[in-house]
Amino acid sequence: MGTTSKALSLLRLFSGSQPEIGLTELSRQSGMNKATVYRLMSDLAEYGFVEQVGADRMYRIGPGVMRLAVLRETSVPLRSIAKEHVRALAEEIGETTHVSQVSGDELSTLTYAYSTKHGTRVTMEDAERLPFHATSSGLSVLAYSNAALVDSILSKQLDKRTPQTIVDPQQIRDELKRISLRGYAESVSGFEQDVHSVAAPIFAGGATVCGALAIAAPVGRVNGALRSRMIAAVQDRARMMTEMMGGAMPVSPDSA
Amino acid sequence: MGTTSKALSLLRLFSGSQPEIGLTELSRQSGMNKATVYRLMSDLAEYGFVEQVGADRMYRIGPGVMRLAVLRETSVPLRSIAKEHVRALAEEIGETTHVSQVSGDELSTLTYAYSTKHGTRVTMEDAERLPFHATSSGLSVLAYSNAALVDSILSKQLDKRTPQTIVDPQQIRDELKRISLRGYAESVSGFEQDVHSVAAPIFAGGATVCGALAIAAPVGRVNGALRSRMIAAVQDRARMMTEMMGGAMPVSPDSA
DNA sequence: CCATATCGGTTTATTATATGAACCAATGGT
DNA sequence: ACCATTGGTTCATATAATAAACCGATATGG
Repeated sequence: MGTTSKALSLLRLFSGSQPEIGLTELSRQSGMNKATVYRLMSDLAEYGFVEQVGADRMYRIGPGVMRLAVLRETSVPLRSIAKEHVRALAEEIGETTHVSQVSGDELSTLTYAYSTKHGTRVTMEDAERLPFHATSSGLSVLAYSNAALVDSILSKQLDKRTPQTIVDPQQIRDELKRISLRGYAESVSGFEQDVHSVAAPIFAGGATVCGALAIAAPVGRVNGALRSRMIAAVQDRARMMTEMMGGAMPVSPDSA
Repeated sequence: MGTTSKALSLLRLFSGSQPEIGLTELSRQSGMNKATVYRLMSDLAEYGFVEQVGADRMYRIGPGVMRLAVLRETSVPLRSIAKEHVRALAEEIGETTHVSQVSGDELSTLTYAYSTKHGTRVTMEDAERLPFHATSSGLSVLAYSNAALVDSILSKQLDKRTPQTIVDPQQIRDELKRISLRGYAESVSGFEQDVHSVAAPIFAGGATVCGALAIAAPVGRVNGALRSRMIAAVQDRARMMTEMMGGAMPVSPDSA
């Protein structure tokens, strides 16, 4: 593994539930030597990718990434487009909505919105990494991804998040076929217990999937009528977002 | 120079005016060997920090930075706070406003807003790097930065952007004193010809400067009355932003 | 239409750089 | 007062980065 990869992999350890990490902890979680981690983090800090904060010198993501993020958004404004639609869709349906983004073999939450219509709702975590096989977002993305990514994801051991999570590769492949035919994915308690979600893919230039739009509701609230509305709305909105991204649905939907 | 630093320095080459760069061009601009750049960019691409696009395989900032940016914003929501205030302030004053952010020894534009009140206005570039010595934002930040940063910035050769740009280190140090006493910085045609700007610092936790709020107007429009309003408003808003950031003005304003 | 320049990418011997065990000093809990 | 843990540092060793030359493809221009 190259030195650069090691440095970048350290950034992967930061998450919404773990936004600040100490040197020793980074060393532990990465499996790298403490001295190595120290030097790599120093390099990252020099460029503003991380910063040290507080008396205990914990590391957290630094201001430098914001400049790059602004730059990214000017060429690929997925997040700003997502923010609008996610808000409107949450109000329209009265349930939690979110947009996630593909980055290599990772899928992470970009933005989300809650509805105040009900007292209970599905809650989200910032910048959470979503498993492809266990979420409707992940499945909808996979259904329109190239074979290399699908193989890569399905060749690893798939985490059985709940008793309902489908972990059999062949079963998932069959499901991907169905998803690409009907245009949306669905997951009932596959990721979190009692969460029913539907999702549709979003495409960017060159007809490549760049993410997914999803609606997530408590299982008990999803009756036939709501389910129909969710499916129609999520597909409609995703189509609008694709348009705004200057993207297009691939002509041959499967394995683009 | 370490390998990690080399990789990260490549990301610095991307900017609003140069959002996509080819392999050879990266090699040229960085002064590094083409093979080295290739490997480094491959590493960066693997982690989603850059991606290759189009038939000519140009590189641009990738989706991976967005996840980190979302994470950063949850702990330090400078950009989301800035967006609100920048909008309101632009309407209140009727001129262009922007917030920039400190990252190490760099200052870059985070967000900005235009006013439609006048036909002419100061225009901004996304994620632009601002020189500390030639902008009101930079000076206001420097006035509240630690001596190490000030020395580091002023020890380099200062670019004379316009005939009005002040490049004498001692003259700048004197100005920084004045700025920290009165609480705002001012620049008339120091960065761009015909641009008159005022700026005030924004502080985060621990009374450290994290950026600056600025108003920029065409020189000809800034009469005594407007200037007074700009100065009062920019300080007032910056104070509000500091509060929302959970920050505070340092007790001893100079060289914190 | 051929010659040439430039592009992204690859190879391989050489060399510079990253590594990690051991070691500090400081802090905090028992 | 002690032990455990923290962030940080050192330096001989070993591994990983480097750069010149090369390749095939595409574009340019006389």
